[in-house]
Amino acid sequence: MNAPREKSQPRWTRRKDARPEEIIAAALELFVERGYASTRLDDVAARAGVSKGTLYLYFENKEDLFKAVVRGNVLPVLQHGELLVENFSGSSADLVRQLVLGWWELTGSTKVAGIPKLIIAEAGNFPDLARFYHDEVILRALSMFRRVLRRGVEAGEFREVGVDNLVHVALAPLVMLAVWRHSFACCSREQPEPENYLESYLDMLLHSLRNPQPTEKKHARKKK
Amino acid sequence: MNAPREKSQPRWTRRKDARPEEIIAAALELFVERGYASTRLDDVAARAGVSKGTLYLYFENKEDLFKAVVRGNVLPVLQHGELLVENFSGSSADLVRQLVLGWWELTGSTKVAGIPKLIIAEAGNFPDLARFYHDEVILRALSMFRRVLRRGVEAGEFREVGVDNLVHVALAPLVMLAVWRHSFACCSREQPEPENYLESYLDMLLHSLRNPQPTEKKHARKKK
Amino acid sequence: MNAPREKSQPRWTRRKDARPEEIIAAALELFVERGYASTRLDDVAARAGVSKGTLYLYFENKEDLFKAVVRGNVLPVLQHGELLVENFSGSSADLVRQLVLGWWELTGSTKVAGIPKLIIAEAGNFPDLARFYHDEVILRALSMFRRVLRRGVEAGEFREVGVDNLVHVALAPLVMLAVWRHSFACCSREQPEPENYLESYLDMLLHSLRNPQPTEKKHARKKK
Amino acid sequence: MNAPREKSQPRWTRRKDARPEEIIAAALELFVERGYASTRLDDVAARAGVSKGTLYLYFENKEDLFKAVVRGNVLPVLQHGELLVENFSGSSADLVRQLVLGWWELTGSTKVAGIPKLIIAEAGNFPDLARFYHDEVILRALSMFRRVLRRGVEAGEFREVGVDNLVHVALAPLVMLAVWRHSFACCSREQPEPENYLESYLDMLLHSLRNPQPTEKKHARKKK
DNA sequence: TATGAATGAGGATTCATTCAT
DNA sequence: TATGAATGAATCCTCATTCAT
Repeated sequence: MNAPREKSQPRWTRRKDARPEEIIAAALELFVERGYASTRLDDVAARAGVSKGTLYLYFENKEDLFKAVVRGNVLPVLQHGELLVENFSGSSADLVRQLVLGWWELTGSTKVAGIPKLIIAEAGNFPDLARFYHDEVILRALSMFRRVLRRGVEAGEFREVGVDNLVHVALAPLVMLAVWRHSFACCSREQPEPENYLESYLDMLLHSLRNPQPTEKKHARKKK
Repeated sequence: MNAPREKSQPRWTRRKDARPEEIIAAALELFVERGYASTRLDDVAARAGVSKGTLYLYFENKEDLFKAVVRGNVLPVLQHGELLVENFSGSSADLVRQLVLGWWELTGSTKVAGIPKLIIAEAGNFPDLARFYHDEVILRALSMFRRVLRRGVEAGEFREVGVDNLVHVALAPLVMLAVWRHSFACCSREQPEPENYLESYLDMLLHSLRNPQPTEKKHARKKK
Repeated sequence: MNAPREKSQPRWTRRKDARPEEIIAAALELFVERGYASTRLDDVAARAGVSKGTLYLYFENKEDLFKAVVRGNVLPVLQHGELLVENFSGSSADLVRQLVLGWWELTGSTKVAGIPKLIIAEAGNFPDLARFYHDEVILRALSMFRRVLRRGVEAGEFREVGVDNLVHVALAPLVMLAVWRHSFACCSREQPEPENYLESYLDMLLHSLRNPQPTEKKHARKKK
Repeated sequence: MNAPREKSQPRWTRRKDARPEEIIAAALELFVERGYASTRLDDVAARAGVSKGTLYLYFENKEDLFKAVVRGNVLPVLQHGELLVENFSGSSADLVRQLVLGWWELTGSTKVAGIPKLIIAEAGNFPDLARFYHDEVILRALSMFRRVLRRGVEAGEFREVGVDNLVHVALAPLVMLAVWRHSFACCSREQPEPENYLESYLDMLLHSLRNPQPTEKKHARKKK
């Protein structure tokens, strides 16, 4: 599949720019599969196709690599969502749907979806990473979702709910879906397919939000 | 041969049968706080007030102790719920409420609530433990909750929903609550109090289940 | 030579009290032979007849062991000298002679004599150890020697000399003797035997101290 | 392809012949500061302003560089002394004085004075270097000093002493002065200034050598 | 000639497990 | 049964050395 190497393939080639990403990718896979402590740097190096020492050219130590894995794989997902929220002009229910389904489409099949599991498992051991994740990911995600819910409420599309508390509840099933895939994936045959799970989730959430008297409030009818 | 014991040895002196329980209790705390790999048996022994060697009198090895911790702290919770479901005679909404609030009251402030976090983190490394937990805890919990939802639907109290998929979604926020407390507890000041979270959760769930035409009678149509 | 072991000799025996000393002795030998960095803890353990892990039962790490080696082998030598000075009643020249020859007899054939070499080599890398050695060994030795010289001067046995500066000079050849033995021992065939070296040293020192007009009486003039 | 160089590139640009010298100078500093093992070639390269690979263009390996450092910084000092001895026409006491003070003036403030410390520390690990240093430096220095002492004795200026043994003793304080500066420099505030130390040294040495009956022997009165 | 990315052997350290007491 | 000293395999990390560029 690769371009065929020259006859005398060198022991190694220099690819300074590519290496960090490759290492992070390899580390992500292994951290997600085995957890932080059970992941040997030897294995990370092997999977990245480099030697053990090379890791230390780009990362100070195991912890530093771990943090790089988290930091490097976490923001893109959010940005995608925030962009969508910013520019969406349909109904809020549709926005929720697209947000949720798009998120899963983007990361569901990826190891990136295993990061929440990692964070949950290691938050206690890496307090500053926990704080980073909490502030830069969780709070932002909550904030984004909160805005979406408010949008629906203000438009009279959703009933009046305590948005601040609800967002936590509403996001939980999504996090769990990601977590689940990377812990019980093996032995859960009973688990519904993610698509069904998400459908059920959206059904539940939107039902619970539906305004029984959708008196058009405000001027906020950005109907498509 | 031994030094003669005091004549009136207190009846409640540490019975030798209590040892395993004490060890398990100590191990539970540490596993939940630090995770499996970061927990040293030295520390478990110290917290249990025994010597390191003693652990091996009761447990084959660290993994065995880990499994004992999980197995020993997981069934009581379920049984409580199942008993409640079996004997409840009020409305299904009330049953849901009591189930959820009772569960949290029972375990919320306990380290037991940290077990899901542990399982999530280590499922990949201990497949048989994962299977045990999945079969004996998750499936039973799902089954129990499913029965409750069916009860409501059949009574016409809840609308017709795809119960089999919904239970997964419906349980997720509860698991997340338990998980959260033992990972981001430290740095989340924004997190709502569990009571508010659960209230919001019940509000959402029950709203989404409410039957808009609750005229139907009991023992009614199990429509496909 | 040892007591014959039982037929089935145990893999190890427990000798908590003896171990630290044995380890320090083994470490002293190797540190002196090879220097700090070139000494592998594996080798220390092997020479002490214990396993690698055992070292860490008694010492925090390599540096800690190093410091223990220095601290544990340094004070006895001084104490011996100080005791002698305190109680000596002969001429000051004889005191100097006994001090010097006794010191060498005590430590000359020992690895302890290699400690100055170690300290000299590693002072820069272990500043706190250097300070300890400086304060607790060097300053005390200087102080002791200074007292001896003053004793001779005040008795009119030695000429008036700038004692404070002289002690440094006077001790140097002794330190060098110890250092030499553990660096150029191998290749120096030309080196005089320690006995001859010390004889020459004493001859030089005492000659240079001899008072040309030794008529003065005791408890005499502390001329400025 | 490169940016065009300035038209008049300075003639005294770093000649390639200078490279080894610069590397040796950088290595000398670091070896003296930290010792052989604790000196990283990375740091040597950095201080020399070259890349790590460049070291290997000029030196086979770390050991080779170490030897070059020693060999390259050791002979000049001797030669200066030998020249002085050869041509000196004053009294032997003056010769001793000039030799000693000149030596310190020449190297005292230099890292070169740290080489004895290095050799002492590493002699055991580099036997051939030790032999080289012993034969080419120590023996030569002893020989030179021995000639000076003989000169004084033969001239009747110094008393009859066992010169062969004395030289070792007599050189020791000088070596120690050099060694000291590069180990306890930091924490020795009590240490006398080198000038005072040397004055005291010369006072002691020359006092001990003074001939009480300076019967002019031989024809050897090269008085100034 | 010069560079510095890549290598990998080597060593310090940890900790689950064993076993003499 | 209980102890905790002793073990040694496992793993992180360093740094001298190599080599593609």
